[in-house]
Amino acid sequence: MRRDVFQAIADPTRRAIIALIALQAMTPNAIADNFNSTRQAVSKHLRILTECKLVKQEYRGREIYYSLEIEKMKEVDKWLEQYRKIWETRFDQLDNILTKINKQKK
Amino acid sequence: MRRDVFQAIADPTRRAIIALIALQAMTPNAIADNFNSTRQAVSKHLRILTECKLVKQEYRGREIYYSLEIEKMKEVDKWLEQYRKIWETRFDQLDNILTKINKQKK
DNA sequence: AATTTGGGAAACCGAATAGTTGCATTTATA
DNA sequence: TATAAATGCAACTATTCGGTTTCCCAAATT
Repeated sequence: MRRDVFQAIADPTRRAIIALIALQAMTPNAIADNFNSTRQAVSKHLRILTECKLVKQEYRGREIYYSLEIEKMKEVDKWLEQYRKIWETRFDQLDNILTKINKQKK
Repeated sequence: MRRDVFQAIADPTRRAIIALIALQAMTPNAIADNFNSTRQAVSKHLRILTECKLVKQEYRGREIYYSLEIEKMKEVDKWLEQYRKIWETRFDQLDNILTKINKQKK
């Protein structure tokens, strides 16, 4: 089964879960309270997030606290890096053109 | 049908297509040459990428040149922004701790 | 000890996904 | 003008996905 960060963040519910637990660790029940779907559905999402290492668990008694594994998010950032280079270059080019136009006006 | 950037980049083939056409515009046939699947399969991916505005088309005779709509990629960057803040903060905190330790040594 | 609570796992279901083959359409070429 | 090439679209298929319901187990509470 393919299980990478990109597939994990494709689902809007999972992105919402990520946003929730980014601030503080939460139990599945607490997370599920924020959604209309069942706890089991949330549990499934958590499993997917755990499998691709986007989330880590901390056992405390019978409760499990889930929190974001921020390091894994950098993978998306790393992938984006190559495209960021492109749009920055293009912005620079546009900037150069605008500078030239301004100089001509003066 | 849900059709956003996150769903678009979830598929590895689509990410490969994006990487290909980021450098220069390409026709479906030329793109398909780089994959094992059929031209039609690639065409479907291109349709999805077009629908979510990640890709733009340029008609030239009977050929269609596809190229990356780099602006749309910024949406992912924007989403990532909030998490970048988190990992930069954590890095700063770690940095502060290391600085303190170094000062204590001296 | 009996009951409640927190959470995972399995079985099932409908919809979406990614691929295929086949066909239609438009443009270029012989 | 007949044919080849470039492409999109539709129908079909197997698999995955996201959700539900049901059930089980371990930890807490009474």
